[in-house]
Amino acid sequence: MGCKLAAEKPKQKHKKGLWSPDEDDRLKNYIIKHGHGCWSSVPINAGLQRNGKSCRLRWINYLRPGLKRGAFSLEEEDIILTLHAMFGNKWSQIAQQLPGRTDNEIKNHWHSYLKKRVSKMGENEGHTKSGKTDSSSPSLKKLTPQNSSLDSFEHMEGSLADSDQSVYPRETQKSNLPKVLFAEWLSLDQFNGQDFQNSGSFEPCKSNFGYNNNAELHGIFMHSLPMNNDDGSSSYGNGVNQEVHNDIFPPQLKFEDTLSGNGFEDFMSGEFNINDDVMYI
DNA sequence: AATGCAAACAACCGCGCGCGC
DNA sequence: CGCGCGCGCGGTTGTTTGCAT
Repeated sequence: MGCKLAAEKPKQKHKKGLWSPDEDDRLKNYIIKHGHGCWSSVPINAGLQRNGKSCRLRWINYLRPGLKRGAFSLEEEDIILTLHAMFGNKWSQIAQQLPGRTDNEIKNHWHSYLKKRVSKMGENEGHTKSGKTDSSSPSLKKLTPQNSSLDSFEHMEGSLADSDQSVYPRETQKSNLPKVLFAEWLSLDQFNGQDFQNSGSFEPCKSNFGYNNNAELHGIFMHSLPMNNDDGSSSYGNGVNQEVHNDIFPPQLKFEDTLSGNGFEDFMSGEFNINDDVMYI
């Protein structure tokens, strides 16, 4: 897997720490135009003083299209808990079953919240014999090692939008609508451009954006939700200094027929309408 | 209002694997 | 076949944010 450019790359000091919006722009624009190809050459070609590894991480975790933002839903947490019980700390495997979530995000959520939740559950079980555990949750009932294929997850995700959030007055419900970064920065021109429209299949996107599989994006689109912030802006990155506004990143995607329709297929075939600031499929 | 602490999040680091030479 | 390199993964650390005092 050698990379020709790697031998030519000049030794330079790589910047560390948080990414600035400008750096994000550079990376994002470069990958949109050229694809990532060899990661070690990306920072050189994109004019970034980062190493390839850092670029890759930034892309995969924050800039990649289709990422969800916001708190984990209870269903997602249940999936994580179940899969963690099955796979252990195989975050990438767990992430594969949670479209729009990254292994890093899941890992962080596990360490900061779910781990405690599990240990608490363990304690409760120790104290009360018939202790109520998460195994009573609908998703866990459905998810067993026998039926834990991607298909079964897609069915589970169907119930995401239906879950009664008021039943779970938890921190994670503060912002229970996952956001889709895709439309936040990908302009309509880019939608209508060669990457998507001329292909008739998703393969070019796969190569350009580094998706693992089509099912992943399909899943994302199938339960994507609008992602406006209250103030009319869109969240971006860690929200600290990376807020962007709708005048920069025009129309949002809105999948009216979220779960049962052909949102994704229509999108890929170009059969969508633009109405005001929202793109309907 | 200032300070301290904990939680949440972002990013770095090290290691192992696979591929090309 | 061995070596070097890039990539992906998981663990860990650093930074920021929110809340309590």
